[in-house]
Amino acid sequence: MKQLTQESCIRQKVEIEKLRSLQSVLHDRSDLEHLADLLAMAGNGTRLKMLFLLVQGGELCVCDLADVLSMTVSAVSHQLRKLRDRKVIQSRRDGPTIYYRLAPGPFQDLLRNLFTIDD
Amino acid sequence: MKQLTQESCIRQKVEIEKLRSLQSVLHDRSDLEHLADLLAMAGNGTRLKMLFLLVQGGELCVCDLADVLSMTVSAVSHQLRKLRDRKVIQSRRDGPTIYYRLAPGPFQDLLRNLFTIDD
DNA sequence: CCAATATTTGAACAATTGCTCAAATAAGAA
DNA sequence: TTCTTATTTGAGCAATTGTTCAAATATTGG
Repeated sequence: MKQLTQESCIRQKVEIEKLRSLQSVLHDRSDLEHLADLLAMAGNGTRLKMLFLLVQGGELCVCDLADVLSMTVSAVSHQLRKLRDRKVIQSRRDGPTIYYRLAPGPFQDLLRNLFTIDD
Repeated sequence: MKQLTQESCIRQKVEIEKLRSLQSVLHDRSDLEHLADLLAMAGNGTRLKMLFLLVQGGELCVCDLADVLSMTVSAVSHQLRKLRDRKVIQSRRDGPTIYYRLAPGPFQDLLRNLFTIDD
């Protein structure tokens, strides 16, 4: 693992030890990048609204979302793809229509909390 | 409030009512944009690591973060500014050194949960 | 005052993002 | 099969983002 090489400011020996320790725990959390990627999905107005609508509406098709959000079907579909790729949502086909819903899991729970407990 | 004008697909009357209702609850949640903006702060690898380090380290100065993350002091400072602007973090000056810490509030709680309960 | 340290700032730039538009794909009905 | 509806896809493009670099600011000590 990468050592503390830079010395951006002057420090006491004790503090350097603390930083080494921090660097170690950070290194053990390689999942943080993935977590950030997931959070970024909710960190966009359009997508957060989509997720909110899926929480409220249960199951919605692309054109439902497009109409409620006053957006292009294409724009919505592009965003749905990102959510689908990261398994944040799931889909079900009914004839020509594809219904989207939140995928079960910890991220869904987080979203529900966000929307109910409020910021 | 904006009515459901677009008709991106063919629907039953009942479904249209459901969508109008959804549009109404969405309209009542104008805070979603702000929430998305906050989540976007955590939705970036560098910033999420910074926040993680502040959770673990308590109080850290710019150069601490820069060294642990192996980043430029300037790059770290730019990111800290975004977090500061949104009141996600607070600062305290000690001589020439400025120490940063998480700001108390629901977002801090969310972060702590994220880091402990995991993905 | 001047010099050193810690941090911020603004311009610049490449990389990424979110949307539009047109074309492609998929399914059902005639 | 062809036509219509629902959705996806890829190229293109403007807007935003994250970083670097150099200069500015702030604080302390001599």
